[in-house]
Amino acid sequence: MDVRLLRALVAVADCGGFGVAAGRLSVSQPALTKQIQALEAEVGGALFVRGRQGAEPTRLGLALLPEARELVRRIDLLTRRAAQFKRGEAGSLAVGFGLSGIDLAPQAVAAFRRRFPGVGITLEDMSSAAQIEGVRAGDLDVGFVRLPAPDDLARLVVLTDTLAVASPGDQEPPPTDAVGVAAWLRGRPVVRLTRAKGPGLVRQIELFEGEFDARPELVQEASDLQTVLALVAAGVGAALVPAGAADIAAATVRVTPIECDGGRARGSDAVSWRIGAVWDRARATRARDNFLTVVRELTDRRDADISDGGSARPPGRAGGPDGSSGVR
Amino acid sequence: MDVRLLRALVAVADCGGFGVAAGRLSVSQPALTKQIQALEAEVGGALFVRGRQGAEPTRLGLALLPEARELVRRIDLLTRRAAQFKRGEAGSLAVGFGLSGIDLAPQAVAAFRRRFPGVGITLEDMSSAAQIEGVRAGDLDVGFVRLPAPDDLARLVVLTDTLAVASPGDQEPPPTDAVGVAAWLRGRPVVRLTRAKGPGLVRQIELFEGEFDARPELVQEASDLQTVLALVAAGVGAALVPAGAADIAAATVRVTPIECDGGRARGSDAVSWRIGAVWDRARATRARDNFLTVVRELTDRRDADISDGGSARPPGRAGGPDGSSGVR
DNA sequence: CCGTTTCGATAACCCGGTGGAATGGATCGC
DNA sequence: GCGATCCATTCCACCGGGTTATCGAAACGG
Repeated sequence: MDVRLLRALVAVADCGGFGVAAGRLSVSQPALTKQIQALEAEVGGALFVRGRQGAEPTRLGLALLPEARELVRRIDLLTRRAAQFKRGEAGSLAVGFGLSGIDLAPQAVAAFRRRFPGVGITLEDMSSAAQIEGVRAGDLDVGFVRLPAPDDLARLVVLTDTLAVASPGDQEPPPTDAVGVAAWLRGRPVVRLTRAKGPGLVRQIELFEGEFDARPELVQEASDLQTVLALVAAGVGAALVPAGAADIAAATVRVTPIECDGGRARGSDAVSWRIGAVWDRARATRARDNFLTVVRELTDRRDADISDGGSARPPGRAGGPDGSSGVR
Repeated sequence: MDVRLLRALVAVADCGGFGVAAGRLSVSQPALTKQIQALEAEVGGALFVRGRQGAEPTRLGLALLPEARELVRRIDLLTRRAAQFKRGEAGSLAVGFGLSGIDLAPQAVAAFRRRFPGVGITLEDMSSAAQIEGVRAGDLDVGFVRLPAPDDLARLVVLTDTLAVASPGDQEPPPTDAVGVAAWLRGRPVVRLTRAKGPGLVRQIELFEGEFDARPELVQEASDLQTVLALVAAGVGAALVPAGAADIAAATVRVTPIECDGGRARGSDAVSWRIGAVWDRARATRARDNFLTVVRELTDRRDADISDGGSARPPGRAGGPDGSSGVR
């Protein structure tokens, strides 16, 4: 039982004759004759009565037609779907993000969904290490991780993230330069993410604190960034968070990015770090390529916006010219 | 999009590896590899991750699997159905019958349905001429008609039908010999089928009346045999009907076959005629062959019964040794 | 009544796809 | 480190299917 034969059956039935049907199928008439004959041999009876005016289906042919049509329809559907997969317009995409991609990943996903509504996309919150693991295992198509990433994964630098001070909005704002922030923090109660949840961020904070000799008093740990910010809002203490946290912070929390001066200042590595999208180049997927294109456009557009703002600062999300995203 | 590739997808997914899947599909492993590669080229992405322990589907593969399974299942179903068609175990059969097959056709259909429950069978009541037309046009697979039939149709003599007298059961029974019946009918009120409905039967009746000089008084015509018998029951008059009408007559109607003595008596052509199953040998159908086989067995069995009864009379339905089906 | 036309069927041929055997290459277990 | 066990690659032979050319039959039209 070959689908080609079913197509022949449907075509001849629809066109009412072998000649036109052959044209519709883009084959020669003898070929079509042979196809119908083959099908007739398979069912053991005539499918059409060949008359002067073309051919019309016998009862046997009529009995097979509905199922044949249905099958052909489904095959065509699946073929189209395969083509969509190939063009990246269908399928599924698993994107990981963590504290690093906390504001960009959802934007990218939203933009991607608008452009490719056929692709089911899942967004998973996980640490950079877990994302790299996931990308390697094939569970994730793309991850947004703190760079550097392992060399075996392809990467695209998406933005430069910086540390920021989260402090209650009703208090005096902290300084914006690294040295000032360190001094401001010294002895001050702070809240922090657990190392288990954000190993990269914790390491970054420790790096900053070591480099600038800030020695805050750690009064509370929390297992996610939202909670950290909530604790800050509650006045438990300040916190060092990624600047992107401004997007998810309550209005009563001030998020003040620390100036890093484009990485030229002393210890700027301790203040800012680069975030990249990573993926396994061995697992090529058009849907993923499309997603990466969207991400690229998104970062390019943002960079252009920043340039339009007149500031010469390098790509990064760190707010407007005043360097502070302030209280929202 | 080829079903063969979908089969490969399903097989590899089910077997968890190329080697065993190739065995299940009865192809070599390289062939299967190429099939999967072809499918992967079509969807533009890997369908399986080939590991040390066989292969397991990627998300893309998993996305395609359900539809692939469904399609393969339907194809197999249709293939099996085609095989059933070929064996005559599925399909549809249109059987025509008229006054001639009034008792045999339903029996044959019932027996056939028992043997081949997969075949949808339709039984249509129509005149011999209409049946021959239908068989020629392909609307009917088999017809039960009064012989002779046109030479271009195949035929199988099924039984010999005879004229019978239908008379009210509460009256004196008519004679059973042709001459006696003719005398009995002379001047007697009779009911008859319209010529339009049963042209063959009417011709037969006229032949009988002419041959034996019966000149009954036609008091009423009716458009079907049931009505004729009902009118007889109501005492409107007698009627000449096929002997098979005994099977459909009410208990208050006596149906007395006219003796024909195996066709040796004078004018036996006027009393009895042969009924045959006819079909178009150009339209071969296994279902029809099966039906004809059932019909043949049925007639053989009935003939054997009659022989067992000790009578040497030729094949025919005409009752037992007493030659009368009498009042039921 | 005979050509003409228009169907589908048949015959002969040819190409490309498809499968098979042998081999290679990678990875894991002992 | 060697063998075992997967899958991938290569090469080749075959056949299934398509095409072109032609035929046969049936319905017109002149």
